[in-house]
Amino acid sequence: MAKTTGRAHRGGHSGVSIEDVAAAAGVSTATVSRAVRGLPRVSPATREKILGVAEELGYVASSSASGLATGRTRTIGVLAPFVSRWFFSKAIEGADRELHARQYNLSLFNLGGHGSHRERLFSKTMVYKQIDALLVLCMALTHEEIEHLQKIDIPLVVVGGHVEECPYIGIDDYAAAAAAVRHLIELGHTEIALLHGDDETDLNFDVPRVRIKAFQDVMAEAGLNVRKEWDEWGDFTVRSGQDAFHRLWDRPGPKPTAIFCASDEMAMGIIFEATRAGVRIPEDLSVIGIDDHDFSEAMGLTTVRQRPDEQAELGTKMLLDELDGIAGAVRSTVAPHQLIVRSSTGSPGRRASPLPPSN
Amino acid sequence: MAKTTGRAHRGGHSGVSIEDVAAAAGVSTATVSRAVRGLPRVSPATREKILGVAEELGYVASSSASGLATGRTRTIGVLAPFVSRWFFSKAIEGADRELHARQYNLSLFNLGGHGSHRERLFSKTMVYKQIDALLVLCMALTHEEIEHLQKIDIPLVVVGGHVEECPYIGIDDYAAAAAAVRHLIELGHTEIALLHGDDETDLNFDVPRVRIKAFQDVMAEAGLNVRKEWDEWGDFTVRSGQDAFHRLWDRPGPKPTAIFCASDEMAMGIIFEATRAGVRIPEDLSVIGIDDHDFSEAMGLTTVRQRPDEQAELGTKMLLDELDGIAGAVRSTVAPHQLIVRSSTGSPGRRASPLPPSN
DNA sequence: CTGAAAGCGCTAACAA
DNA sequence: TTGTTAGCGCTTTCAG
Repeated sequence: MAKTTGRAHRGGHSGVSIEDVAAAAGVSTATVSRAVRGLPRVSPATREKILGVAEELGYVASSSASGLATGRTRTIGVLAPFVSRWFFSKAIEGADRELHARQYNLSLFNLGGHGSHRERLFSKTMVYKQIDALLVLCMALTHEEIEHLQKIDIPLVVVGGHVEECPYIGIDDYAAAAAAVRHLIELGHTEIALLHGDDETDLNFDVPRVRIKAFQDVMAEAGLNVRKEWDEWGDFTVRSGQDAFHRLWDRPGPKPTAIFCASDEMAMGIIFEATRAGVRIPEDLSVIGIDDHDFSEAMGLTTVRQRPDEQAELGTKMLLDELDGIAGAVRSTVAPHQLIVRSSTGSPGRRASPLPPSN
Repeated sequence: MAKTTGRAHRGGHSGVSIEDVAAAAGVSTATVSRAVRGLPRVSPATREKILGVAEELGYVASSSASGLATGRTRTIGVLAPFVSRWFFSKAIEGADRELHARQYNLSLFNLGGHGSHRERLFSKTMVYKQIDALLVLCMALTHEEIEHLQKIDIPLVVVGGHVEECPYIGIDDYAAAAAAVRHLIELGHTEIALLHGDDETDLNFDVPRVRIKAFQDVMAEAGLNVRKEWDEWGDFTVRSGQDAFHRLWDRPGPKPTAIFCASDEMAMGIIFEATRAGVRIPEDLSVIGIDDHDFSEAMGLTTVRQRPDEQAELGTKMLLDELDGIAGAVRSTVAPHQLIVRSSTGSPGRRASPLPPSN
């Protein structure tokens, strides 16, 4: 241990300090510092010796101390509204990959589910001075929050949704939604319902809006009628898809032959309830989603794939590059999407068949 | 800003320091420190004044500095093998709830998917001196890793699985599995297959083993025959459930009337493929899982519920209590489980009916 | 109740 | 190539 006196009264954290290593190796702390960080200006012999001693003593630099000295924490923050929903957990994994590879730590800030909407406003305190950069995952943010973020003046990027004035990475939501709707139309559907995501008014988040717009535009383009009664909404969960199905079906009047869902989870909700109600997929109802959730392949759900993990990985890379001094590394980028046709969509033709094929 | 000279050359992090606040409030840094942390020995008047100034200046204490001074980071680490699987993402959410409530940060260490098995061995470096305590999520750990962890001499608890010599929180896996199998037996099933989890030999992780043992014991107890060909395994994913179904069905010989799956995701895989193959659930095949995954209710999957979020929340609370000086706060605890009967299980009776009811 | 001052462990000029 | 030395910003005795 070091020689100072003031140590004993502190919180008993054991731990070998750089001084211990320096002493044991017969060099100065400065040299140890260079050696362990792999910096130049250390002779091979000295370096080897120091590394040996460090290893032996089990030395690990204190992140607080080096953080204080350098002004960097080597930690990046990830802000998410949920962690257990598909998009977010995948994105976190992606961010982690890049972070791990570059020896950074990941600090997770989960804004969802904590108290009131008001209180969730991340007290600057939360992230301030604790992270070197921030990755925001597809959050609906208030203007106030955006301002806060920008004041914190650290590299920042948002993944999975536009937030005004912030660089973002995500798919072209308009094009993705349009591709889904076109697929349905090409199959011959004309009676198409829409299950869109929450609007979250006043929360600066336009992913739902953009997808709705795409739906309307493509329908109009094709000269198809958009029925108001078939305009349903959900919150991206399976549950909300189930509820939407019932609102659609437990009501008199004609039924759509296809439904475009703004997320796979909602599409699954539709499929579960449809099946339960004896509505066959895709004979009676074609269902398409967006995402390509882990379960979608198993369920045969046709969808427009996106890769949140890759989006987050890229965003993280940009952040880290920026921190490495590459100015302009962080820039808005459009991520790819791809239509994946499976068995939940088909032509509306067989619909009226009185008896199902022996299936 | 402060007055020192050595500042300019550092990494341009702006930021108001405690000295700035002290100066602006006309008090010493010691007093500011007490005031902002809500410690006693500050007159109400002074405190108010300081808080006002701090607010105005946007002061936030540097975590590195206070970490260095106190030896605490106010961060706890969460070690997980995956983040996007149900159990883990739920557990992370649970841990976060408690952490957030107590003003701690959550540092996520994702061991899965990173390079080779060897390399994944968490270099002590990774967590050492960066966190005050560690929550390990249901990890299969090598002996070496366990040793490492114990050397790091910080509060530690594992959630969701036994790890020898470590305090753990989780359901009684034996009882939970037994409850599932008994449910099947009570329904009248005698031909029961098992889809268990990976063994991960040599990784100190016995959840799969325990569940297998329970299955065998209960079957024996009931005088039922356990067929070797009906002993399947998977890795807890939907995909592996699908594969298992095919191994079971694409083979000549009698078929089971029920299957006990060690996880809901695997059970879902079975259901998806069974449905696709025309095997009706539960008329032809009853399926039961363990977990109560988010999708289980929607799918009508009978299961034994557990709440990873609550387990992790409790584990985190113990860790934090321990850090608060409550010695012995961390102790192994059995979490509750509960059989949830839905529509994927039923009596094997109708099995031989030549024609399905108009369903 | 308040302030002075000595560190916490590490880094980064600057000298040597 | 290596060491000296001044901090980084905050906490915590200890005195007053």
